[in-house]
Amino acid sequence: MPIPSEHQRPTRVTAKESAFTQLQQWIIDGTLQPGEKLNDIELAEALGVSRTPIRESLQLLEVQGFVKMYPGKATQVTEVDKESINDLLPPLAAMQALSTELAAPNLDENVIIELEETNNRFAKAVQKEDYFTALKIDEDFHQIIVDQAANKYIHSIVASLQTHVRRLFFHNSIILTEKSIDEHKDIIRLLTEGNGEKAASIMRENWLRAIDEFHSKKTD
Amino acid sequence: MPIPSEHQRPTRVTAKESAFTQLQQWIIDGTLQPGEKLNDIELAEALGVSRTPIRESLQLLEVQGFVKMYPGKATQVTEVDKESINDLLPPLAAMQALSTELAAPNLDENVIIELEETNNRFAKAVQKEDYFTALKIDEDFHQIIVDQAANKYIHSIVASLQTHVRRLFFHNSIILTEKSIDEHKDIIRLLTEGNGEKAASIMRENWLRAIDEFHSKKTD
DNA sequence: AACCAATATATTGTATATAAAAATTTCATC
DNA sequence: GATGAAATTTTTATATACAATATATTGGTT
Repeated sequence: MPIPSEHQRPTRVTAKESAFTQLQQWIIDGTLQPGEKLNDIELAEALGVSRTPIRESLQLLEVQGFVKMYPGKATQVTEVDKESINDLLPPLAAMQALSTELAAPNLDENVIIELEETNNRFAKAVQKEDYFTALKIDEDFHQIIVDQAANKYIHSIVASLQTHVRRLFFHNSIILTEKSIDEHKDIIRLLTEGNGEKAASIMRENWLRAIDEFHSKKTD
Repeated sequence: MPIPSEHQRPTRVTAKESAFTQLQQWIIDGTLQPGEKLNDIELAEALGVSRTPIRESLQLLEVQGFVKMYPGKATQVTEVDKESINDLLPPLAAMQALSTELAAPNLDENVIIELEETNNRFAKAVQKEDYFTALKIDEDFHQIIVDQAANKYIHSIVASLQTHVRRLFFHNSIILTEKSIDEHKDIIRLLTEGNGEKAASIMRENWLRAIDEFHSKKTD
């Protein structure tokens, strides 16, 4: 009998986990507004759980920088400072560039194909001006490269920074331009040629350019 | 009346905070061994608090990668893989290099003096072969630069990676060589001259070199 | 003796109760 | 009416009680 390979742990989803995911989503998409005061009991009732998993989630969200807890006083959603993009993107660009360098030696044919397919889907979304979908696909594209770098520290840093980028997107409409499509193509080509250094350089530019575009589009 | 400028919140130290700090320290210094199974109740008794702050601390430690929780099963201290230095230092080097670049334009006289003094203390510790103190002072040196970069995302990323470096130090005796002293001097000089790019480059090398030194010294 | 099932035990996750602190309101005094 | 102190309310932090799940143990059957 071929044992069905579902031995990826069927770990039950805990109340804490689902509460965390939901609260994070609410903060990212603005359901929970910046500055809003968070009340344990209200949230617990809203999610149908007790205060314990709520409080545990809030503590994790504090580490991520989505809420700030003033012990004994209050817990509130952090502000969304548009200018934080200036602080957010340089480290993210550095991590993505490093990922590209590390990924370069390990890339096999299938990954290249996956990158190309993802970039095609990205191009379609941008052309349709479906920027929300485009952002998600763009994340996928970069995630493939980060995964290839096979470095758990980078992985977790990028994941954390990405959630903040996503929040800024929801609040201020980050725009992904057609230029990204070509840059992605360049990166794929350079990776295929084994030129990790140059690919990393384009990758960095790809991210840092978003800072300027974000500022030039003050049209909320 | 000049109000005494102690309006930095006198926030009371919560049980959770002290438990977290203590547990982290125990994991870093090896009191809690890699792979060791952690029991809520035991830890609670040992620290004289209830399970709640212990569990909250463990969850934060999981985010940091010091423990792994298997919901419903067990919580254990993560392993210390010597080879993880290969994964740990490249992103840390990248963040430190970026910090150097960002700090360069903002440096005033006092900070330069502080860097020089810190490096002098570092040199003394290395020469005395007091490597534990040297590591701490080395952290101070780099922290000054990270602080000058004034970027909260970088700040928190570096803080997190540094704790893992410290753990590796305790478990495998990372050695800081005399070469670091000179590199620090170079960095200070280049920063004084306003050459942030070159300073960042030396900074990166300073960190990446530690990988080789770590490997060459297999003598536990 | 080996294996399996059923029970017991231990350990975790969640809910609730209690304690401590801060914010707010009330009331008295100037 | 304004100010300040005391008391009340609200909210947070911690402890404990309860429930659910996994592990260990026991005992029976082959």
